[in-house]
Amino acid sequence: MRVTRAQAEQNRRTVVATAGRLFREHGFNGIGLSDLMSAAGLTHGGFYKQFGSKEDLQVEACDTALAASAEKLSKVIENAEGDPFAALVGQYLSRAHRDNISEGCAFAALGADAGRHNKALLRSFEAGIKNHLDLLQRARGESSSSREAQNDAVVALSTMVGALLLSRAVHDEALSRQILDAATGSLLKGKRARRRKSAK
Amino acid sequence: MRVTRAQAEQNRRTVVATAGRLFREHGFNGIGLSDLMSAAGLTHGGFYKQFGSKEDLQVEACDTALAASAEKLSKVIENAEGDPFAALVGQYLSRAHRDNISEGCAFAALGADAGRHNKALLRSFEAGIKNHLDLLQRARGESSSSREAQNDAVVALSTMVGALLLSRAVHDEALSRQILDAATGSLLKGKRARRRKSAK
DNA sequence: ATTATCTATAGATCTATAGATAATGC
DNA sequence: ATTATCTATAGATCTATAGATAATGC
Repeated sequence: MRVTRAQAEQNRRTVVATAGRLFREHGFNGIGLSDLMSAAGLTHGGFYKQFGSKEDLQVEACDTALAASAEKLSKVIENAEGDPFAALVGQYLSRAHRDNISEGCAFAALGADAGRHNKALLRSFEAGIKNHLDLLQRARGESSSSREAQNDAVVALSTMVGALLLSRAVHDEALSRQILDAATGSLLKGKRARRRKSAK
Repeated sequence: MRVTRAQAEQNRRTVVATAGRLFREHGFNGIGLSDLMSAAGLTHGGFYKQFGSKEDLQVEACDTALAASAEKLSKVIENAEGDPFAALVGQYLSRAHRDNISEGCAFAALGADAGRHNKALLRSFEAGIKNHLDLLQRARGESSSSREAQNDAVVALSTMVGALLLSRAVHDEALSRQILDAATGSLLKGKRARRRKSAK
């Protein structure tokens, strides 16, 4: 029954990753520890040897999920052939992302729950938000983090999260796509306008 | 124990209104029928004489909450002294709204759960979204519902919902306000720009 | 007689814990 | 000897139902 320490650490990471997916898919209260541990290939009895409580796992799962999102977007920026910001927005507001809630943005999937649980969860989301705002500013090539640049990043993140959430909250596929596309258009148009402005 | 039919109907409405508040505050799975009925001043035994299931109540509570939100925003538009759109955005992205999740926008509070339950809930949210999009176009004084005007409304709603959600997902009050204010500024600036454009 | 609400409870599920087991790691 | 995981279970809570009760409405 006992496994090597390396395997135990791997199992722990699997539980955190599985929790990240299942929490995003079903909500924190929509999945029980028993089902969650089963999905990770373990039984629920061993849970409390690795985690203090379900809430602790929620925090750790969000930390990991948000770090993974930032990492993914970072790579999109690095590998972008043209405009990195356009590449980032295009990936975030894609149908693939909309249809993959379990591995998608935790703000859109669990953001409303951030304030409903403990303060540690709020801290995790806050750190994730700050990290994503930095990422957006980098994507826009703004090294100087002026107040205006910060505000632009805040607006971009708000529009992205809101559009993704709304695109998932409708049954009408045409409307869902309109939401994704209109938000994309607005974000890219806004950028072009600012570019022209600063080019003067 | 039995009450008049009028009282029974009133009790039913109280349950739906209480559910709307408690679902927004705790999430659909964060509050049980027993506590919910208690909060409405009843016992949980009578629940199934009035509702088919908890999911049915979720749908009815969202229908009612979204209709109430639209009604409230409609009045903000009507009573606006200056720009109706600015008044609407100002109310939506206010600290009062941020701090009053239980009576606030259901998209920001429960939108992520719309796709997690039954299709009736998705239909309720979709109808609410379409209704709110019409409202935003009216606030902007756009009687012709061109594709561009629709897209503008979609972007405005996305930014508003995303900013409200994110403003609630941070502990840092300064950042929370920056999110609300930056989104407000962007939405009002966008409108002024379009006005100048169409005035040409 | 009907019915809105109540008390009580069934059966499932949830978080958390206790103690057994079997393989690791000293 | 230690410990990662397992089986089993406690106690709370959840949705849903059954049957009693008491007031309405015919």
